Amino acid sequence: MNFTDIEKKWQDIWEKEKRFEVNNYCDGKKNAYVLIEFPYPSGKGLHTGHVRSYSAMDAVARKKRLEGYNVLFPMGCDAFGLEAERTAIKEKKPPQEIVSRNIAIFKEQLKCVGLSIDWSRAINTCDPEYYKWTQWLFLQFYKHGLAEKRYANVNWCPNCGVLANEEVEDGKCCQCHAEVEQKPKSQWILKITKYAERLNDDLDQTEYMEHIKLGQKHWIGKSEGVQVKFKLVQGGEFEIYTTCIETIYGITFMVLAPEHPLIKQNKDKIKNWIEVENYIKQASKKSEFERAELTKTKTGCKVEGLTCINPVNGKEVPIFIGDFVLVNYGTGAVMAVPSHDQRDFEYAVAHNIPMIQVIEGKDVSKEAFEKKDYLGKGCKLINSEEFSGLTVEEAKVAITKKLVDMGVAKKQVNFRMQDWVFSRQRYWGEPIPMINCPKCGWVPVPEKDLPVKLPEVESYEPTKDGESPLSLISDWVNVKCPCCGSDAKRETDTMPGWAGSSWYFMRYCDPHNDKEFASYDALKAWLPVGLYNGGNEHTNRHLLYARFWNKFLYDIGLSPVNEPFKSRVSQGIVLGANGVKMSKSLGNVVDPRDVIKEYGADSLRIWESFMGDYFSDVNWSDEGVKSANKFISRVVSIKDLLVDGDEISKELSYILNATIKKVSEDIDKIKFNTAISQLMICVNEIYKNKKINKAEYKTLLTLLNPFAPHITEELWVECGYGKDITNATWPVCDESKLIKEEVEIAVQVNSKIVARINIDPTLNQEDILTFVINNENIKNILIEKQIIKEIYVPGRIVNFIVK
RNA sequence: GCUGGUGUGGCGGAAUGGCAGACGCACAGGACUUAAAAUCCUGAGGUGGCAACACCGUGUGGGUUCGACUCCCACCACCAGCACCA
Repeated sequence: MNFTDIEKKWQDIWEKEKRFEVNNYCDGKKNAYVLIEFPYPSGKGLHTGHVRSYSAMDAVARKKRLEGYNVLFPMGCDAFGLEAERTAIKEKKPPQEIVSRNIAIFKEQLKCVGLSIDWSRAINTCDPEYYKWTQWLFLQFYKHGLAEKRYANVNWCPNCGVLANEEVEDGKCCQCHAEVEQKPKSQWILKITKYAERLNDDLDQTEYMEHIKLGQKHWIGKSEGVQVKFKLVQGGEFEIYTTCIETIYGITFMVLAPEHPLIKQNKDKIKNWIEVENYIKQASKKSEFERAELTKTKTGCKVEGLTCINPVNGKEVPIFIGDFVLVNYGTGAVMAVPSHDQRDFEYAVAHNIPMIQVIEGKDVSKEAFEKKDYLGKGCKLINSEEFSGLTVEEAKVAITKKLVDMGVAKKQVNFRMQDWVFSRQRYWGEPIPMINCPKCGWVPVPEKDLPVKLPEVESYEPTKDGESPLSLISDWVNVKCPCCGSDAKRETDTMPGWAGSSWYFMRYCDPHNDKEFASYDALKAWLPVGLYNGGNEHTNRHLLYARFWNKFLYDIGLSPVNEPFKSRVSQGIVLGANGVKMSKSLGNVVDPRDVIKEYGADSLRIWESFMGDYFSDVNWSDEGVKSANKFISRVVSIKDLLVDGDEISKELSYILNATIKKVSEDIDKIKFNTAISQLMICVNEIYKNKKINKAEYKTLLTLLNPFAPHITEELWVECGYGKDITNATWPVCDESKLIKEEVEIAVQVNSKIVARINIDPTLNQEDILTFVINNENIKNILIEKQIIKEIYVPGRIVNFIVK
């Protein structure tokens, strides 16, 4: 029988027997939840990169099962989103149809890999049975005051309407190339910033990979600083936020965001209002891209007629507006200290503003002496009245105290993260279940009326007026108010692509529940997810959103855990053979089905495990699959060396136990490449030994099963170990078999290798050193030399430092 | 610019501060074969040498250490992400 038949045979058996379907509780077994991000069913289909991470997590799941766990390893589809909508527009077919077509391809691709997925729990975010609960969850946010309508900017193309960020290229519409501007629009937002502190601090309760924690922290952007009130000479006041209060004596100007309310309020006092107004207009036209443009010079405009007083020394300071100050971060106003902030420095040079150095330690005539360079170095203040001479760290405390005592400042924690704009003016998303009544205002759709289903429409294209295509379906839009029965209108915005994926891992726990989004008991059985694997591109936002939803649900008593994921890892990207990302247009996409047809799923899986470090990017190579195929053939051919025996023999006990240890540890650490390498070493040793007994082969097959599930199960049955491999148990390493009677160590003199000799590693250090010194060779080398130090690294090296 | 990451043979890549290059690919030689493929065995970082061996080798330059791919400082190159964050 060839591998195609074998793999098909076992995949059919697994499906028929429902081998990988799990119950939430299984007597005598502990639960384990292994999760991998569900795919977005794009028209591209899956490529070998997906297979690498899926089969990696499959290996983890399979090993856990063999270790006796009740394992949940689910899969689904994240089906709402822009790409399906675009394809729908292009092909003039409903997105539902596009998505089902793509899902069918995905399923076929996934199935032939032989993953141990519980397909009975499969979910699909665009299924009304699923998004009913996404809508229900939105209503919970609303009812707890965490969802509200607020104005937020959208990318606005005069021809095409509202655009997603990715539809804007170089500040222009990617379709019609018109200039894109920012336009405020009333939208639903979720108040994720209410959770900023906990989303930051609770990372300590998780075991995410360090760079992922850092990514989260940077995105949340917690900073501790001081908020200070500045009085206008002309009457009124405003606040600034700073993390560098120690530089307050260095202030030579202030910069307000162009949109700052103070500017309009003082219109009559501003002498150059025309100039100011023009600047504000220009700033509002700037696209996201232009505002983020890095090389551009800092623009701004002096506000003539407005000045303020620096509260520490009573000095009068000029006021500017500049579009690099953002109205929605901090207080929308900053103090500018050109000597100690490079951005302020450049601004000061451009506008001919004086500078005052207040921290000594660097020449500030060419560039600023910034906090990253002066913090923690013991630098002292100058030009700062009574604070001169203090270190920066002392001054931070002292100046803050003075300002707080004066009643003009308070300590303030700020977050870079902003509230989550949750509205999209698009068709292909979950309708936001709200109704706008002229009498009652915004009223949630009663829970009994959920789901609010997407109506069928003729056209999916965004409208020219910036409203969702749903707004054109009048018999869908017009409803009676659930409160008062008056004529009212549905919200026509839909949710963003992130919505469905923010809680899908919970639905897997209880996927068919029609009373709740998931029962508390089911969630308690599985959460937190033990291992969560996903792409680097999702380690910031998706992970944050999912944590946010869970925390909210935890607070209202619907989730049993404060943190939903115990650990999070992200795999490297499998690049095409040419070293660039696989993409259809470059023609370097490898379809797993093609590889499987030629070499088999087991070979593909082994190769993808072996090709390199799981967390690093790797280039695809066809040659490599061949080598994996060869390795599998070698494992099969071992059958010819089989002899009787129920116990591990003396000849193979070292290598088998070493392999058990290495493979077990490496799977736990997701170091699959070295696990496979160890299995190869083991197989090589078996060939050298020229025989293997049944117990030994059984051990080898068990260790290989997570990586090559089909062939190992086939051999398992063929060798009479049982009717299938579910009766296998993961072997345990006998550490006592790893102790060797003799090992070769290197002997060094002054850290240079002079000899290699065999020693008994069980001896203590003293005996080993004596043994080495008394060796004839070593004696000759050391003759007439004075040993001043002896170093022994167990089992590796002896080093004599001599004079 | 900021953030995160990477840099080791011809190639993919291994190495709790302890014999750099495990394992594999490609390559060479041998066995089997009429022959080829497949398979099995053997070899190999570079330079020099018949050889024993010597010297040089983990992006560059310093440092710590008996000992550095590994730790510290400075720099260079490449990849990915980004929201000018006060």
